[in-house]
Amino acid sequence: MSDFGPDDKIVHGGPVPVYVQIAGVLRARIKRGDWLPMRPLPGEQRLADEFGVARMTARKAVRVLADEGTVFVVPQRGAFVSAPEHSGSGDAQ
Amino acid sequence: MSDFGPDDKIVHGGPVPVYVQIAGVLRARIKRGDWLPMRPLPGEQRLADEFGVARMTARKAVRVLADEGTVFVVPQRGAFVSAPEHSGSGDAQ
DNA sequence: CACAATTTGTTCGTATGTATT
DNA sequence: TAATACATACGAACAAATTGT
Repeated sequence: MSDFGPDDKIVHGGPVPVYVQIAGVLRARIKRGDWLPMRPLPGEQRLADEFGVARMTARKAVRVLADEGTVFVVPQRGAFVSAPEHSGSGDAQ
Repeated sequence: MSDFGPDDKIVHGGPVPVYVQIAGVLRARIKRGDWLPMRPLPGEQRLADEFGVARMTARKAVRVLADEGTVFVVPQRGAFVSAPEHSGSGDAQ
């Protein structure tokens, strides 16, 4: 259970690489608040199982999020949701 | 850094295949003693990153060295520099 | 201290599809 | 047609560190 939404289907062989699609799903989940900041995402193997892909493909998806700063990876610990941005522009209190 | 020397530029689209060029660079490095016998070379992906090529291209370069006996590959471990030849008859060059 | 489970890191092996030469 | 080269994707295996029992 608690797979992922019906709109989170992963399409193989399409124009968008699987690992990019998975990164998108995870990004949306994070924004939705599925994992609070400083909380670890499921491990690479668990993500692989959930999405029905190889571990290295799930790993690549996590790396996309890490490269864009959405998460940070701690070896032997997991991938953690980064602290929220300071709300870019002005101070807005 | 510690890329490769200034004479180790890889030329794409030239008469010499990229994987052959890379094999040549690695061969020279081995003779230079960059990796001692029984020591592993960088992995295929690391070589690919260093030379700016796809992993399969770096892999093909390593295979050239393996086919000529310069290195031997151990699955899931790496490519190792072969023990030096007994220098033919036994005396110095 | 020992042991198992979990998790990231890294490696080679293989296959497919696409594009270029 | 064939060789080259890249990107993607899966598989298998081992290492090292952490965590829990």
